[in-house]
Amino acid sequence: MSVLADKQTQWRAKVATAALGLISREGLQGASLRAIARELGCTTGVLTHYFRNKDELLLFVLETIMERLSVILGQAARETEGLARLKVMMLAILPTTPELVTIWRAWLAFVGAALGDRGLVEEHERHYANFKAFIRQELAALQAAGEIHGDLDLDFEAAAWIATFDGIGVNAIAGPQVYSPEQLETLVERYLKTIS
Amino acid sequence: MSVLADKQTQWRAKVATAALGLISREGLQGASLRAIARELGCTTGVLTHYFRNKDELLLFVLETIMERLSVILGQAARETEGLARLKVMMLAILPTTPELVTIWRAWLAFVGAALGDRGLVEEHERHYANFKAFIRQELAALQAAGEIHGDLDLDFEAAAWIATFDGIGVNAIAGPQVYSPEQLETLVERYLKTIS
DNA sequence: TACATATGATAACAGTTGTTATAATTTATC
DNA sequence: GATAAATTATAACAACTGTTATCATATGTA
Repeated sequence: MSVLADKQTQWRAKVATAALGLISREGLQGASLRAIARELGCTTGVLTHYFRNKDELLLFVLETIMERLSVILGQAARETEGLARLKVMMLAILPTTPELVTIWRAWLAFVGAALGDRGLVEEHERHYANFKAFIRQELAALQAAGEIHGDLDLDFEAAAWIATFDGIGVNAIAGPQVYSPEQLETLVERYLKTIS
Repeated sequence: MSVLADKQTQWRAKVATAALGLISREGLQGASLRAIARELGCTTGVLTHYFRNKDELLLFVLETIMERLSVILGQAARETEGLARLKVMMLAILPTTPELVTIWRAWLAFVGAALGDRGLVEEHERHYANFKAFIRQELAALQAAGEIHGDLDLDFEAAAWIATFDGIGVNAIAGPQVYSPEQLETLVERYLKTIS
């Protein structure tokens, strides 16, 4: 028994990081087991030893991504209160830093590949449901405090928040469009005005 | 010489349709040449005869998709005038019909795969530039007519239109979220209010 | 030290891929 | 109807994939 985290846990995290970088740069197409091992500086023996198969490895990468986003989102939520919190949260996880760009690019690869992969679809829907529930909870608090309209359909509004968020994020990543920090803030603030 | 369109043109269109359906259902992963040929009821000989290689075939599918969207967009634009035209155009190409759902799903697969494919990236950027220029032109006309604010940065606004549009579309496709026609209209109208 | 287990590397396997060449068949042209 | 050309089918090729088994080495334990 080790004192700190398992060697297994550490290795799995290192593998996920290497795979994440590779997927972000070259897409899921380029993320073969041999390529991931090369990126990691090891052989495929490591990958097969710490993961059942490739599907489990990829799902673990997706899990890692979403967990990281969740942490960043939680930190941002702790910084502010009220209506401003919705704004800060959205700005916090838009692709404005190298790490977030990497995560968004990989996420886009997963979403695109999910079309033909039932496992990815289920995982995607699970994360979406969590995300939506979190936003919905925020909206409910704001509604109780009278900071947003009282007659809003919160299920719809939570979905609309994510749609707005996805639109900005995907375009900032996939399109040649570059948004300045001020422009991103403008887009988020416009959204907030529509519900307050 | 044939009187109507070349046999080659017709075949290429048929191939693109079959590939589009397959990609929409099973993703780009499932769209091997042999699978496309099976979907088409032919052998791979047809594919290799009318296309240089698979890359050219896929780019042609993407081209077909974007051209179809362009046609639908143009029809919608002809129906109305002024500010309402922006709304009608967006609603016209959101994934509200089976054909548009198919197109959106395939488009999402292409965007996700573009990460590791320089050819797809270039094609994607080209279509994005065309799309943005079209929207920008619409916005300029509205601005000249005084229907939207005069101090808007039209480059930014055209990108924002696409971002809003992509966000709604991607969520309507990739997420488990289902939007009613009324909800879609609400989202689009909210956007319009932010610039008028 | 001796043994056992965990770890990591290597190699072979069957399956699939895009490409290419060749064969069979149809279609057009004289 | 004979000949040439275009079209469609078939097959073989090398490259790559994930999986699995086997090997060597390191690590820990008694």
